[in-house]
Amino acid sequence: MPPTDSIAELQGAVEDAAKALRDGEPTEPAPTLDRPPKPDLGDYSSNAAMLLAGSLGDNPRAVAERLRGELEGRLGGAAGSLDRVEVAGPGFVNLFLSDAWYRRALAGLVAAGEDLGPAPTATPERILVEFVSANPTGPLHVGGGRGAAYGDAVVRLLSAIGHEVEREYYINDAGSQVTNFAASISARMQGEELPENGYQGEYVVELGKEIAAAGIDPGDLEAVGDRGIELMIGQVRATLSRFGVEMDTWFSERSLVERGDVDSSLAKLDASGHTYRHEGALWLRTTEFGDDKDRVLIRSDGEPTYLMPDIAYHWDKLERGFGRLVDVLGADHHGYVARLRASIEALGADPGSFEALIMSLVHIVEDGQRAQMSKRRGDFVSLDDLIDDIGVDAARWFMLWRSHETTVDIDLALARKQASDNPVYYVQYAHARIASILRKAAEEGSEMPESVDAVERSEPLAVSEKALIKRLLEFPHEVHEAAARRAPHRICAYSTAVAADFHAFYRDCQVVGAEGEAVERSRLALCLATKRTIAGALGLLGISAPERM
RNA sequence: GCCCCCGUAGCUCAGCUGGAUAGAGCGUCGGACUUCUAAUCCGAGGGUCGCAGGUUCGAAUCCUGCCGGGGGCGCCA
Repeated sequence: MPPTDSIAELQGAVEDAAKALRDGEPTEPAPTLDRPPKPDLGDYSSNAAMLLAGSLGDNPRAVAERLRGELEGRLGGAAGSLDRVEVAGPGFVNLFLSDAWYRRALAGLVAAGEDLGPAPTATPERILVEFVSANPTGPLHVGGGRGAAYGDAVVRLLSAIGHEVEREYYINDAGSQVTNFAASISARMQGEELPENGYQGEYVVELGKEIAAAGIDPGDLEAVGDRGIELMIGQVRATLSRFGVEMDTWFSERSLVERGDVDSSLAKLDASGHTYRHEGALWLRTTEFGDDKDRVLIRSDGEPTYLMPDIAYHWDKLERGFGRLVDVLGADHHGYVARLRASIEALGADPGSFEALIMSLVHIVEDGQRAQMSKRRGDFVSLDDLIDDIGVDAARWFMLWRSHETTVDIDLALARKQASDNPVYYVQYAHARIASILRKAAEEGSEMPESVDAVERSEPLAVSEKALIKRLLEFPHEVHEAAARRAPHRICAYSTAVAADFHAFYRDCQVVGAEGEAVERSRLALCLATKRTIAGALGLLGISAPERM
């Protein structure tokens, strides 16, 4: 029995009960099945009566009373799921479930094995998530790291609900910043002054040494630039790999230009009639598609703007068969979204297939001061430094535990000093604690309950056992919501809640050596299901679930 | 001026496709280790959900206006 069936049984009963009151017509919107704010208000509660009151022309509490009768018939009696139904507040229908229901739910959880996530979506899509895509002119900094952690988690979430998802990094290896980068390296190699707006970081000096050692002439700017980009991409790749992020594709902007894709996209736009010449430049009439002003595609000096290859790039993504394009962009690029979407529409594609997720800033705080993060000035905190400092798990957690649209501060001193109070350790500790219990059980000769019989245990369940079972049952829904809303931070919150419920259960309930063999077996089963859920949740975040701490 | 994000406990933030007495972590204060990991747990204190209207059985949540903070508004990328 899949773990969600216990919830589906209740949801179905509520919907059927509501339908019965409306001569078989379903309620729109569907009634909720929520966790009430306080435990003494029952295990689950529904707003069905409030939704129905209007169309039935009756007051919500009276409707709730009728629903109560329907629900008792469906879930009570022989079904044995129900202790009682209460009507409370403005007309909430509160379900108080029997121990039998909880035992069945637990049996379902354990029987599901590792597969505790949501059922695959009925409408799977091929999705390309482009993220990080930092200019290859310097090491990855913490802002890029947040994009990496977020984009990677979004991919994991979308995959978890059954989409076919790929990770891609767009390498800006064409255009003026590459020229500037080459000039900066070259200047360092020759001990000259950096060009105006040159890249000032110490890493540029290091790159220069490496490039010189490879026998490249500092005067050959093209060769210097090529090698510099290559070395930087190698570094970025290594950093991401260390961070647990593996891209499926590294897509070169230059390759687009060389293949002629930029020219063909331009021709396509021209043919569509959405372009025009003005003051020597070629413009795209993006205002026809919701942008606030038209945009230049080709400057009056004949050079394409940044937008042009990007249009070609997104067109290429669509041509590769992706039905949905997700771009994870830095906050400084959000003004760019409207014109890109407009451009995609101008090409005749569905603008709804393009989705931009805007990342807010991440600040590294040290000694109460925010570190600067300008690549040009070179005084930024690199992702590597952060990982060295607080580790991959903590770094990923702190980048993910807040909504991506909220600025995040990571106080290094605090993260170092309070490592033991860190929320990520709190969750990991619960996992390790369970592992320890299971080891202990094995030592005592207890068998791992890969399945439990729902009727085996006659002893009542403790309040904290029920709370934990109920929490585990929420997992599929939480994953689904987090994926749909592109909100991995919900998984952080959920993991914390699972850990808290587990710790409470641990406090109240002896597992190994519990009174009664059936009790011990069911509690071991609950530990197993909890361990799998925590590992699954952390896995969605790219965070490890240790066996020992 | 226009666009985007934010404004919720002392601090950092969840909750925002409407539900009951608004939550968590940190910090403060007070308790709990002869028991499967005390990296834990229990308790206390802490709130005009920026302000004002509106929508309705019901608003932190939706709508309008205003105030405050951040970011973006280039023939740069």
